[in-house]
Amino acid sequence: MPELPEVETTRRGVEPLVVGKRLRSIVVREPRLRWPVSLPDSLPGQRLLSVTRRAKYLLFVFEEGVLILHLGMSGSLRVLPDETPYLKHDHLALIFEGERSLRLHDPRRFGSAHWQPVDAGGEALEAAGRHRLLSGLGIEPLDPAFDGAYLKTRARGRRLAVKNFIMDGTVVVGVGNIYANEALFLAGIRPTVQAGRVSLAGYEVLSRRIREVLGSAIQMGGTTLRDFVNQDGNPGYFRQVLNVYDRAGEPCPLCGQPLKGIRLGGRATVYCSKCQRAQGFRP
DNA sequence: ACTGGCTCCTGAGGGC
DNA sequence: TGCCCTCAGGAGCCAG
Repeated sequence: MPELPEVETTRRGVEPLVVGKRLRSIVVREPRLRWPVSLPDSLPGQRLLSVTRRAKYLLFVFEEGVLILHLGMSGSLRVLPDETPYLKHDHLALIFEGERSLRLHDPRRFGSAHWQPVDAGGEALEAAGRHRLLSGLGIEPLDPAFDGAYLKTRARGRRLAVKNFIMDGTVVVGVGNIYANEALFLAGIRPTVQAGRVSLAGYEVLSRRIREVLGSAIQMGGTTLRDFVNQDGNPGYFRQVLNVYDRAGEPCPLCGQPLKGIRLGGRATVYCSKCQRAQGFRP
């Protein structure tokens, strides 16, 4: 379940290994991902110009279009010599010049791969942004324009739980279940409060915490030993730095009271009923 | 316009 | 030890 920090770490790990290289061939070993994988015959022969990211989508910008990859919740990428045997669940391989093979490994197949062509002279990322999977996405959490005022405006009149609200990708992208739980804990806001009832001050703290928790996880990803060339393309979580996620019943790190575990929108939700209140109170 | 629920899939983990 | 069962989760989609 790569969250945004893992996707960004993957991007940074893979980019220097393949950017600038020409694609030789594609192997689709299992087209049945979340949507059937269908890539054009014109893709081999194109040079890879850059690897960027929008939300949890990785964008491989080629000369004539953009390959849009999503890692779902069990996907990972590795770059290996082409002669390396395939593993079970290696569904897609992009073989670049120099016999480097970029492989998508995804046991649960919630991931996806799409091709978005770019007209000659057109701007690739703009074109990718028009893809149906990307066109409705909200702001990036690390964008400076993502702040309390933005969240407050978007939350006006909305009655869903604030946790579900910040996990809504049309509002802000990349806030998965783990980091939603963590950010709400750090902000002192109870996950079940209606989004429209959280104050501007509450959203100012929350937006800052979201940025911090995602930003520091990306930093950690950069400093954690993670090898995209050998076996370990699969980023692990940093459970030791998580305050509440997967810790229902354990003592609250702040007050010691047992953390409460509930389900919200079908997702595991953990919070401290003493430290997390309707408006939050931690600056 | 909103909201909550369903869905895809496999591996991990619990129970016995 | 080993088998069987349950369940988690990203996010698009749909029904109410």
